Amino acid sequence: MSGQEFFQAGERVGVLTTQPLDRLLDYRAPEGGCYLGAYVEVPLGPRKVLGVVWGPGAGGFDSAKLRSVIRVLDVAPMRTEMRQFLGKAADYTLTPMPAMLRLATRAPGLSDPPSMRKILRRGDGVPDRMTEARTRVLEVLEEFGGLAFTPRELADMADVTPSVVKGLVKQGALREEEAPRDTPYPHLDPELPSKQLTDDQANAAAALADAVHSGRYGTTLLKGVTGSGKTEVYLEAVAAALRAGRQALVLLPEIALTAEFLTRVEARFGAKPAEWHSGATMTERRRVWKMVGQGAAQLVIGARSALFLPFRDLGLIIVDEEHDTSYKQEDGVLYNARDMAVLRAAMCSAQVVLASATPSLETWANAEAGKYKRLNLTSRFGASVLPEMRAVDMRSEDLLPATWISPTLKQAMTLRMERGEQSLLFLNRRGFAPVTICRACGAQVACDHCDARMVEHRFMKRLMCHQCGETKPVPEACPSCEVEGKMAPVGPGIERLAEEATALFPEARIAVLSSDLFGSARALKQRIEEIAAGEADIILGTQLVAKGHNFPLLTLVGVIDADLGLQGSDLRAAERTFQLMRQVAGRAGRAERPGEALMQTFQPEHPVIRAILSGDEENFWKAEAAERQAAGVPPYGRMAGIILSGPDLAAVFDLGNAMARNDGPLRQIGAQLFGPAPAPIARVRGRHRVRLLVKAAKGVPLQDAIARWIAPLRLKGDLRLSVDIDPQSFF
DNA sequence: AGCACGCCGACT
DNA sequence: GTCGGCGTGCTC
Repeated sequence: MSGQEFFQAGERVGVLTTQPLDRLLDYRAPEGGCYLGAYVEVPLGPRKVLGVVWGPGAGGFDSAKLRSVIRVLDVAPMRTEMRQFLGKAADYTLTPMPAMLRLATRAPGLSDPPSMRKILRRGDGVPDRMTEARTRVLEVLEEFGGLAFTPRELADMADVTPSVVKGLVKQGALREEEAPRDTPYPHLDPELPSKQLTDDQANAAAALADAVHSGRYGTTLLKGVTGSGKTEVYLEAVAAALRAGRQALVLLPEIALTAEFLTRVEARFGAKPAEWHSGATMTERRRVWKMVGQGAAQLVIGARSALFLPFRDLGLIIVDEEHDTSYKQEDGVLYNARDMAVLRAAMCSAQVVLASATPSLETWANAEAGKYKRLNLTSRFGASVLPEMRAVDMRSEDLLPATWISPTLKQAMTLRMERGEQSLLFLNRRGFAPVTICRACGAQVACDHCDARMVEHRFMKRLMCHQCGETKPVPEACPSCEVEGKMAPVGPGIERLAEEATALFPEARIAVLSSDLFGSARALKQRIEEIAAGEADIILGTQLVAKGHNFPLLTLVGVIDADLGLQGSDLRAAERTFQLMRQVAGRAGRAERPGEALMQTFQPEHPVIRAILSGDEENFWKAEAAERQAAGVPPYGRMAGIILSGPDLAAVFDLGNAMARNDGPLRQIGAQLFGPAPAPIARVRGRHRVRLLVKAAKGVPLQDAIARWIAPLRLKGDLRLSVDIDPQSFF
C-alpha cells in the first residue's frame, strides 16, 4: 500500500517544509523510522520547522551534511489523497507548496507533545467518613459508568465544592489519571428522526443519499430559495455519509450563521458537530484538527479553510450559499473554496453539494453542461409568496436634493405603517456618505495610505477608509485648498438614509443593520431576533440583510439604488446584483402576508432589472451566459490577474512593463495580455498596486504558461507579485 | 521566513 | 580605521 510506505531509520527522505523554499529538502529518517506523509519536525539552519515526509530523498546533497529528522509528531500521517490535493491546488492557484502546507497545518501547537489533563476515576480506597456530599460525588461517577471527568466537571455535576472532590482523592476513593486533552467528538446519530420532508424535499434527499452511497465523486447543484428546506435536504445527505461511516464537511460563508445552524444540526443528529472558524479558541482548533485526522469527528461545520483539514475519510462536502463572494480568499493564498471543494472531492471520491437560491453563473453553466447534476426545490409554500416586484422609475420621481426615498416608496411605507407591518430599505453602502467633497475646490477626501475615498461615519464622527480601516476626523478646512467650512457629504450611506427615514416617519421605530454598528455577531443576531419579533417598523440594511433572515411581519422591500451594482466594468456586477435583488426581494412576505418589492432605478429597461422583475431566473442566466460567451470570459474563457505591488510606483510599473514586453509564454497559448494598469484600489497601506490581466481560451494550459512567464523574474527590493486565477472582478 | 555574509556611507 | 545600512543567498 502506497499510503503505508515506510522509511527505515537513517534512510533519505524528502521533506516539504512550511518555509518558503521552492523544493524538498533531504533528511535522514529518525530513530524508529517514519511513514510516508508523517508530520515531522526538522532542523533548518538554527531553527526547528514543521514539515511533511513527501517521498524518498532526491539524493545529490552531500551525505555528510545530511541532518536527521528531529521527531515524528504524534498525529496521523498525511494521506496520499491529501498530498495529491495540495499538489493540484498549488498547481491550479499557482501557489508555492510551502504556503499550501501552511494552510493545511493551521492548528496551533501541532508540534507540542499531546497536551494532558487530570481526570478522576473511582479508586480502591474507602473514605473514612461518608458525608452526603461525598455520596453524591460517588453516585455521579457510578451513574456514568466507565466515563471519567475532570475535578471541576465532577464537582459541578454532583453540585459540591471542589474541596469535597479533593478530599476524596486524598482518601484514595478517587484516582487521578493523565488523559489526552483532545478528546473525540460525541457520536452523531443519523438514525434520529429527521424533520418531516415534503415529497419534493424527500426526492432530492434520496437522490443525494444515493449519490453519497455510490462512494464515487460527483457534484450536485441543489437549488432552492430560502425557506424551501435546503438545509433539511442536505442534512439527509450528511446522514447518508455518516451511515456509510464516512466524514462530512459543511462549508458556510459567514460565521454568524453557525450558532443558529449548529442548533439545527444538533437537533438532527443529537450532538454538536466540530466547528472550524477563525473565532475558535486555540485549544478547540487543535482538537478539531487532530480528531478529524483520527476520524473522531464525523462532521465539521466550518469556514472555507476547513477544506484543508486532514480528514481521514471525507465522503461529502456541502458548500452552502455557494455563490457567496466570501468563498474567494482575497488575500494570502488566492483560492475559491467552491472550486477547491470540487477538487478535493474528486481526489477522495466524495460527493459535493453546491447549495444556493441564486447559483453563480459558473455553477449554473456546469449544471447546464451536465458536469454537475441539478436538483430543484420549489418553495414549501408554493409560488404565491414571491413578492410583487416593480421598478420605480427615478427619472419621473420628484425628489428633493440630498434625499433618496421616492414619493412612490414613501407611500408604500406609509401603508405598512398604518397596517402595523414592516418595511425594509436596502442600500449597500455603509456609513453616512460615501464621498466628502470640498464645495470650494471640488477635492474629495481620500485615504492617506490607499487611493480609496474616505467614507463619513457619523455615529463615530470620523471618516473611514473601507479598504484599510484607517480613520480620521472630518476636516474643518479642505485638505487641498484650505478653505474652511466648505466640506460637504455627497451621496447616501445607510446612516444618512436613516436620517431621512426618521424625518419622514418621526414616530416610526427604525432599526439599522450595518456590520460596523455591531460589536459582535452575537449582538447582531440578538438585534435581528428582536426585529423579527416586531420591535421595529422600518429596517434599514446593507448587504447583511440579504442573508436569509426571516422577518414574518415584513411585507415591503425598497431597494434604494438598484443601479449600484450594474455600473462599472465588473463583468460579474450584473450577476451579483441579480443575486442580491432576489435575496432581498425574498425577504418580503415570507409568512402568510403577501409582499411587495420596489426597486428604485434610473434604467428600468436594463436587461438585469427586467429579468429580476419578471421573476424568470433561467432567462437571466441564459442572457448573461450568452453575453459572457460572446466576450470569451469566464466561465467560457479563462482569466488570471497579476497584482504587482511595492512602495515605489515607478518601480512597480517598470516591472509591469517588463513583464508585458516578455510575454512569450502567454503568446504561445494565444492568450491576450492587458495592462499594466493601476489596480482597482491603486494603493493599499502605502503600497502601490498595478494589475495585469491575462485572458485565454478555455482549455489552454493557462497556469503552466503563467508559471513559465513569471519564473525568470527576480523581484528586487520590496516588490511583490501575486497571481489570482479566476479573479472575482476583472478591471 | 529567518539569518549570515558582504559591500558602501557617517561616526570615533 | 569601525559600526551598521539592507541587498543577496542559503537552509538538507
